Amino acid sequence: MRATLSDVAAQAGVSRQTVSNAINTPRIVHPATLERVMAAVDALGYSPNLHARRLRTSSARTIGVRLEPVADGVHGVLLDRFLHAVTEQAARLDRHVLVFTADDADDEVATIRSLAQRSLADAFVLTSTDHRDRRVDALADSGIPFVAFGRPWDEGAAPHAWVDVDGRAGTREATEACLAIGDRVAFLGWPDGSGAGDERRGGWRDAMEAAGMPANLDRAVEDDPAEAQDAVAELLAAGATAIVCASDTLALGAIGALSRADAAVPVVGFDDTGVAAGLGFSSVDQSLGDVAAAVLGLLHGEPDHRLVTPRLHRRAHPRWGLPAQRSAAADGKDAS
Amino acid sequence: MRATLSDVAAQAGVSRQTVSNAINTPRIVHPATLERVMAAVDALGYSPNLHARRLRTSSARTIGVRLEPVADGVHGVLLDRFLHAVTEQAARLDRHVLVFTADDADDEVATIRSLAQRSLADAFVLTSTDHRDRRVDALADSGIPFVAFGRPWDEGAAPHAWVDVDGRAGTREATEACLAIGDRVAFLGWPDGSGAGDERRGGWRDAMEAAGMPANLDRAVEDDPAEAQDAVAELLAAGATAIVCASDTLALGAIGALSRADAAVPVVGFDDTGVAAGLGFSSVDQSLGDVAAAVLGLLHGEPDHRLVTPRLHRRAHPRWGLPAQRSAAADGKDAS
DNA sequence: CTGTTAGCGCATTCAT
DNA sequence: ATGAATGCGCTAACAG
Repeated sequence: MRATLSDVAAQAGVSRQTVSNAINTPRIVHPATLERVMAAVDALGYSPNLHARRLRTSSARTIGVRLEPVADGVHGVLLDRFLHAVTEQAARLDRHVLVFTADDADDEVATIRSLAQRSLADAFVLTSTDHRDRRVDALADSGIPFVAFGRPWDEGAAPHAWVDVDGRAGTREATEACLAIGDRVAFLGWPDGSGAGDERRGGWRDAMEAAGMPANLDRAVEDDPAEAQDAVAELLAAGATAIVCASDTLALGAIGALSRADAAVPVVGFDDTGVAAGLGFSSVDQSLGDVAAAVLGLLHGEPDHRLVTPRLHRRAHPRWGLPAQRSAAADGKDAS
Repeated sequence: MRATLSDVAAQAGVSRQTVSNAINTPRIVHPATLERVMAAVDALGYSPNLHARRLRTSSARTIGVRLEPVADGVHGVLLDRFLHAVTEQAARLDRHVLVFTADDADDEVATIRSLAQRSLADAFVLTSTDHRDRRVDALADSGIPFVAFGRPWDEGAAPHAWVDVDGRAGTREATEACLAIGDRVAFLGWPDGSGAGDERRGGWRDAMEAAGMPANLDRAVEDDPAEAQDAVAELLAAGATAIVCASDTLALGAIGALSRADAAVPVVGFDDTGVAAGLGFSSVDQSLGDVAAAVLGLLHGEPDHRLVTPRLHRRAHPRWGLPAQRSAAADGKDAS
């Protein structure tokens, strides 16, 4: 059977409480005793019974994360990566991750309440937050600790911890890279109104204006490759020298248009999904590892939200993509 | 504060143990008392403290699942969906899902051992099992309950519970559908040696032979759209009237080839990912909900492995894809 | 700095 | 069929 606190105490010739202290508050125990205790811990292969600890402390050191239904592949992959990063980094902080599903926002809130009340998870990550997100207010009211992945898009929202990716900076970098090749950099994005989409268009516009170029090659379509393909055909006809896209899905359509037109202008996507790797076009990487780190930081009390800067993942490709950078700092994560 | 067993007992005018019995073994308690107890439970909004229960019983009613690193998008999406299905169905059985990451197979085994020993999870799901999978033997030796998603591909493996998708049946159905349109159905798959890939090729061959057609339009490439594109160009030149693919990634390349060649033959992918929905080609859906159900069934002791039959998700599309079926039973899950 | 006492909430003996 | 005791393993108070 597994060793308990008492076993360690007996082995080390101290009381159970001292062992507990040695483990949880090592600084208040005498160095010599500490060493003896730790030796006993090693000798017995002791590890604390977490159920007992959780019962005693009513806390689980566990983060709850909702698994969203995988609608379109792109979004799904993104959250999957994020979850992976959160889980990996949580483990380093000796925390676990419990996942759950929910039918809609209300169900999610109800489930979170239930998990929190039973101390199965003591903190939560909200993903895919949107305008007037009901979940934020509900959780803030309940006093349940949470961090949103996604900035508060409207004023009225309760103040809360959040982390987001600076999409504007991402498309700005992409656009600047494209400007090194030709002046007429086009943008293919989504219709106005989606916060993230507007940000990404803004980054393109910023870069164009900073370069003194007119930001007039601009199309907006739904996140669908077929629509993208038609739009890009127009952009090419208008003389675009590069296409910066708001998503890899749109970039996929753009590649299709290039292929049909036998054109060879660079395309840059957004999210750096497997499609970008597979087709070999450059894409803006959301740096989900950084997002996860920021989220965990906030859950540990650092009281500020964060805007994480994405990175352009450059890919050189026979037909599409930006030329590889002269310097090093390329690749390492392309598709196998 | 939350109600405890004692509170309910007091409210119902019985002892704590009777309440415990009423909840865990209702059949051994007198119907009248049972009713009184349940009324008290409702009145107080009682729910058992799981930490206490877990401490007492040394079990967590929790399933551990490893989050694999998302290499290529396609694979990632698949496991993501599977995880979602498992989590959703586990919740219905009053079970939770704990996720974890691992660097490699050995690390995964070590982590599973640790989680199992501490009763943080009492059963595990192994995904992406391959030839001579070390994890299977290690877990079987340890006596840790687990189910593999993926059949044992070699003889030597320890006998164990598993669930897999009948890839052969999937491509067979896809091929049969294509045969309704033209005789020269080609297959684009992976090089021999991957169990799943060989199965999928086998299904195509089965269908061709059953129809009395020669199975000679066959190409094998790595799971990469660019390679696929070239191979499909050859298949088209050889007169293919349809392309059945071993993955959506290959199908993506096939679509590219069609586009360049301005051809209009149907393409069928495998996995029914977002790419298939976005581009509108038909694809074989792995029925991960059924897989999840079978996995949970096995974890509950049903002692047989299962082969889940996938379904062809037909999509009608202006340029590519099979014609929609005459009957109903189409759609409902296309990209938004 | 260390040891003693107490109890988190539950399920499992045993009695009755 | 129900009730009384016991302890799962741990940490929070206090006392020494």
